[in-house]
Amino acid sequence: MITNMKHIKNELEQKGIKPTYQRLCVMEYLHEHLVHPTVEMIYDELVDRVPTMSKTTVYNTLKLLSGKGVVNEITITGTEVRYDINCQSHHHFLCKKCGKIYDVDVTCPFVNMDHKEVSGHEIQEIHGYFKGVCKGCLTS
Amino acid sequence: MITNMKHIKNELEQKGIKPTYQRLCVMEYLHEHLVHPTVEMIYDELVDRVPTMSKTTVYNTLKLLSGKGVVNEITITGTEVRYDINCQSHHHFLCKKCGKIYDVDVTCPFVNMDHKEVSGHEIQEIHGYFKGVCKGCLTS
DNA sequence: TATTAAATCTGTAATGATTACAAATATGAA
DNA sequence: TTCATATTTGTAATCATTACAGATTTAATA
Repeated sequence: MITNMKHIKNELEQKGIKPTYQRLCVMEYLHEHLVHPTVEMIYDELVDRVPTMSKTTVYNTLKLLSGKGVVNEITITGTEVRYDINCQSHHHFLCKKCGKIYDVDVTCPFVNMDHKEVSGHEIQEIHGYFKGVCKGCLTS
Repeated sequence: MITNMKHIKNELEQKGIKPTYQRLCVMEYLHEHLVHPTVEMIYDELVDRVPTMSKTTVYNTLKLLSGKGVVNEITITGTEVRYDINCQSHHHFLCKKCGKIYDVDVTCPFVNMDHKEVSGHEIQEIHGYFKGVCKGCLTS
């Protein structure tokens, strides 16, 4: 595992975020679980390691991190927010059968485009995703 | 207004959906309000015209319609689902300040691409959207 | 080290969107 | 008309998220 606590601590400090233990734990979890987890998933595992962990803290931390651009909120499913620490522009695939979200490596021109506006609106984030049936569900 | 009840009735019948009065009302509302309304917005106006209208019926109808591909669910905000009857492939822009969702006419290559799979996953829907600050909020 | 203010964390209660469910109503065929 | 089925309705439950206030930790300062 490349990402250790030291790295993560630096990562947060560079973004002007005080690296508390709880925040480091959430960050570490996200680095180790790139499957776009829910708050529930994050909390469930962290509370085992850190029994004092509160779900509200997970919510607060994720809101802080996404506000600072350290993590991305994925709102594909419509029922709950998923989180992704991979902040390089990339797209997602949501399987309608199993609910898994995959990273998809499709390069779309406007992801890397220079003009940061469309129809006069200032673009800050670009999102793209597919829905369908994933490889695994197709063959089973 | 081009879309009248007759047209909508045909539209539903062609898709194999029984054109009940409530369903026609929801469809008519969506045709007349292309601002990507919430269930709340739809219900609030319909219940004025049709006092017996139930919010559950609005939910049921929208679920039926989106299942049949007649309307699109927009899950950009993460807090509530918005509905769009414009089923031509197009993208959206969500303003982080005012919350409005705009249609955006950006043609992205993979929207019209032929191959209906990516990494072995079968693609059924393609979604793209931007987040930022809209024209109106920029100037005010 | 002691003091103190500010930031963070925690647990519980509230909110709000959505769904489950069962009774009421409408529809359509026999 | 009768009966089965589909649809609608209202209420209650669920589930993710937020509000909030008290407890704890942190960091600076004397």
